[in-house]
Amino acid sequence: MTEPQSITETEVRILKAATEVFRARGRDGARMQEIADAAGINKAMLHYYFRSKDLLFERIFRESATMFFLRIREVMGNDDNLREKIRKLCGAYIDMGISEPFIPVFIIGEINRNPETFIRKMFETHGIRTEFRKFRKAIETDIEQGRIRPVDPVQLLMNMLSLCIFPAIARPMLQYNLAMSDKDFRQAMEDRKSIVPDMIIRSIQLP
Amino acid sequence: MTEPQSITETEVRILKAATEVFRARGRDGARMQEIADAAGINKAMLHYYFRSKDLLFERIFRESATMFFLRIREVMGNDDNLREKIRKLCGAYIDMGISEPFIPVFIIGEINRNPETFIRKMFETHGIRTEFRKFRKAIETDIEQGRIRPVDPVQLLMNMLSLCIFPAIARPMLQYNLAMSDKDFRQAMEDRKSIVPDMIIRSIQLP
DNA sequence: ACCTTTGTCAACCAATTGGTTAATCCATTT
DNA sequence: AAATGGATTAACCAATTGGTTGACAAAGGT
Repeated sequence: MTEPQSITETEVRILKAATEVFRARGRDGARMQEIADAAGINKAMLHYYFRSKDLLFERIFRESATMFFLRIREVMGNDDNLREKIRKLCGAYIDMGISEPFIPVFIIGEINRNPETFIRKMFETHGIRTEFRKFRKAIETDIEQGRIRPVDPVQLLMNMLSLCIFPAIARPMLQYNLAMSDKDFRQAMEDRKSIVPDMIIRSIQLP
Repeated sequence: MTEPQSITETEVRILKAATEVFRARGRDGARMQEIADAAGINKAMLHYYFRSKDLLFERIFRESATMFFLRIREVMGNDDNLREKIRKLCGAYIDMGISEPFIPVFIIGEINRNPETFIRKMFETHGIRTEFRKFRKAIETDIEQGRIRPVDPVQLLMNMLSLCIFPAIARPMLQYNLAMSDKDFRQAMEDRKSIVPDMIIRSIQLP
């Protein structure tokens, strides 16, 4: 039962700066001095408020993961039908890829460098598994009632996440190899907001 | 015209160890001492053969990128029809995600932390753009001849790469949140080798 | 007015890290 | 066998980096 304990202005500035630096440089690439500079305060303050680099990183990662998964909970919260849920989920993740691409890059990047236990600890707090299970259940129900084709729910979820998130994290590679300008890429992402859900829905449509 | 210049056994051991360590820890997380230990040689040898950490990293990244993109060239090389090309490309990338998942994780991870110029330099040497352009051309030809629906080639390529590569780099997240065992995941990837091309082909099939 | 607490900083410290050096080993050449 | 030159190593170095300390200022509390 830790109290809310009002956050000081300095604390906010540190968190903001740390988010920026960690997302841009990664856990190992980030420097405490750079975070302090970005926050406009002395390096000792970082330790005063957050004790160590590891703890500060953990905090930032946790908050980023929350933002990353928040979308799922929002979409799963209301009781749209499956098709509507799919459209909303795709829209939410593609939008994130456009407006805050650093979040998925950061999460996916760090996940692959940290030990299993760390990852587990991070995800456990979010109850994301429950959310995934709900979505799965919704798919299974629609299958049982013959509203969609009998597809594997896990594969369907993988397809959705892949199509929505990958372009954002592979952007530099895609943009260069497909010779796209920033504007081109942005437009392509906009287009995907209808292309992706259409494709997903077509893949589960009854013949 | 650099000569082949026979590579010594030590050089090979260094490259092997460096590949392992850089892929596992990333550019910043990797330690020269760890690479030397993994190669079973003195740290000074690393500098003797490769001068600096940056140069060694560049070498490893370049080789990894070559492996990553080699598949495209192989598939584009022969003159299968579009459908066959799609099946082969998907198979190749999903296989890579199964047997050498560190490659895509490494490439995608580092791409997002390094300056544009560095990336450009890396990709330029591969002539990958040409390969992409070929694939694009093949799609456009099929569209003109009315064999497939008039889809956006860029979107089609993005879809393929997303569906094939994303699961491999998001594996820890997917596996945990979807409560899959290692065996489950492996099986799911096997299944995708037919699911993904089917889905792609259905998305371009004439009505 | 005086003491305590909290926040802030410049200077400092110990450990790590990429990189160097000078000596040594060893195979080949002369 | 002496000389040569590349390969290899232990020891070393300078810079960086996460973290600490002690002084000090501001703000209440008494």
